[in-house]
Amino acid sequence: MTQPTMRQVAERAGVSVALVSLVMRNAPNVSDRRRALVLQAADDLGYRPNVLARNLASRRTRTLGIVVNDLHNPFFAEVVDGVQSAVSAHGYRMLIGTGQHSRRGEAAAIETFLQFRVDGLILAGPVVAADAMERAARSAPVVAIGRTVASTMLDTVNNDDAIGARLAVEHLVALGHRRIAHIGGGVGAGGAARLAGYHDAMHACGLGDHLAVVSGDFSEAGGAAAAQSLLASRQRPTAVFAANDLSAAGALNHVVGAGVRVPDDMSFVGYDNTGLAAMQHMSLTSVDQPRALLGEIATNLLLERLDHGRTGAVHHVLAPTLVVRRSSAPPPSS
Amino acid sequence: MTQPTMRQVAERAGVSVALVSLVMRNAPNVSDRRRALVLQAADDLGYRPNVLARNLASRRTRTLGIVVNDLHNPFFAEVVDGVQSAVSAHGYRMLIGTGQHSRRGEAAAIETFLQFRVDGLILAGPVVAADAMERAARSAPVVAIGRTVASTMLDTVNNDDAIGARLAVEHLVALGHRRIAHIGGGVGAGGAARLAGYHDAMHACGLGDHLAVVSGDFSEAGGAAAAQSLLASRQRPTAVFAANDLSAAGALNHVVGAGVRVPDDMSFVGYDNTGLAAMQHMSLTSVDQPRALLGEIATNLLLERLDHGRTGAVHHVLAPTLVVRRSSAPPPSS
DNA sequence: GACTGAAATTAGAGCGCTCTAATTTCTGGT
DNA sequence: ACCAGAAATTAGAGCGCTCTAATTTCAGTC
Repeated sequence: MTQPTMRQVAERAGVSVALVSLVMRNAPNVSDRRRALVLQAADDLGYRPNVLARNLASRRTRTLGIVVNDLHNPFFAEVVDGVQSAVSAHGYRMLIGTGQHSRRGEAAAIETFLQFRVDGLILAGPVVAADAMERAARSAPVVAIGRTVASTMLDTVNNDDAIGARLAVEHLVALGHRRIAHIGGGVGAGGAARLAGYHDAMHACGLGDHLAVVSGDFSEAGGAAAAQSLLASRQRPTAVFAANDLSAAGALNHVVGAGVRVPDDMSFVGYDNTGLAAMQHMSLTSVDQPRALLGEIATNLLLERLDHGRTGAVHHVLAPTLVVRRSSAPPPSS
Repeated sequence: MTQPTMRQVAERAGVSVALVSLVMRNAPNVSDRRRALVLQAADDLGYRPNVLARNLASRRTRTLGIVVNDLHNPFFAEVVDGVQSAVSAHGYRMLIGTGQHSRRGEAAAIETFLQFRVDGLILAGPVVAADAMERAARSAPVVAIGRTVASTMLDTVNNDDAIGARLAVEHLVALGHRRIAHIGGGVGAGGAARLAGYHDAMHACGLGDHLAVVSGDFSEAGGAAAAQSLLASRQRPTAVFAANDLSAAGALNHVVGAGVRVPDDMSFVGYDNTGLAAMQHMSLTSVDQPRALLGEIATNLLLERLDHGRTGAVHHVLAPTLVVRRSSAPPPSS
């Protein structure tokens, strides 16, 4: 189980350790003859460079860490796709960590990455406290996706949640809805902003009296629970705008299970426009954010700092759009 | 951006580096006074142990890597949940890598983990060649989930795909179906075994003349494409057994979009019983595998080797069950 | 053939930590 | 006060690699 080292490769090839190092790093100024010799020896021995030792000496891992809020949410899989492609286009690699919903778990994932001395860190939909993110940013460049952080230490990439929420509400209002409820996303990324956007949009539409918010947590189960309390309320809403697709799906599932017809009795709008929303059986109207693009931009922000020495903080905001599907329709003509 | 080291902590606490090391490793035989002193100094400095240097010296990272076939497939998220909980119960940590469907990508993810010298490796639904897995197993203990590998070098954890396929086919036959098509999973994990199971079960039911297989790749898109060719076939099947939920969902979506009623015109059975299948709007009959349990068992197999020095290979096989939902019903009475 | 500058190669000092062996400091008997 | 044995602490040698500076080799020129 013990791995061959450079020294053994060097001995076998009859050259110095330094030369092996040069070959392994693909450095110029190595003669073709020696290069071939070394590669052959390395291959014979099944040599594999030790990133740990390498980093210890060079202070670089050429690896980015991405901490994902919830592996069950397809939104993040699509963000990771974007990161992956951007990362490998630049000769870096990516490792994924997850905090399993909890702040503690997320902090642990961040800590693990920092201990592994990744070159940079992407936090996708973080729920961890803002100052924990800033602290991390002192050790390595950090980019947050989907969470606005008023910080000069780290970069952020976001969609404009206020616009997104307004698109959702205005769409439902245009269809004739007035009692539009919101299933919140909680403290984490986007949750607060979408809630605020919902508030503002409702007021702007003169529906300040019809505000109805139940809390959720961006999960399917949270959506289902929220739906339950919505169904139990005196004034049952005719439309629901959920903070993300996953909770919209959970809610939608729940009400359908309770005999409510969608969209005839109740309309639904989600957020993220994940593959989930696009499914025929779900066909969820949803606010679209460019998921892979978010990941790509985040990666490039990191690489700018890493490879080009940028230091000032950058905050990207992308405009969302609305994708209308079959889960939203005019309210029942009561 | 440069991190404090043990030496600085030691200086600040007025003790030796070795003592700091002992404190950091939570070793016994350190006086409370010194321990407090060191912890205080470490805290003041914001010291964070360097896993790389630590491993270089100790040859352990206390980290397991899990390579996941497809981040978009909820099946894997649930497996990861199981790994995560088992891992943290034993003081280890977990990092995730993904090969994005491709063999090359998967091999790269494995390589990254080995270069990082993780203590062990879990391959969830690997598509990579068996000998690549064996080669990896020479560097670190490896467990494969969802793929049978006749190897004495690595452990495997599986559900019994033959039984699973039989459950699916027999369920459909019992409902009265005869033209039961199969959407395959390709070369990767489980694909071949489920296909073989389908074959055998069909023959056992005397339906050897009704075999119909279209290839898929465990993805939604693959399922949709398969459904398309199924709809175009002369003898359209009345039931479809897909190699997993994701491709079942893709197929189901496609046929519904084409005006086919499910289950009235066509029944569907998936595999994995992921959250996807459970959704009301989908309500997919599916073969259940204990997803989180697979991850837990895999982790424990790794830890047995790591912490208790087991060496012989172990191959776990779990029995699947069938969960009947609304996507399957008797065929249309022609 | 001696000399030059460029190209190729190498010695060796670290990177931050662990671990063994050695040393120092405590105990509690006497 | 002295000593043995246990407990606490430390010096120092690596772990496998990179990187600077120094050395050797190689062409090409006169």
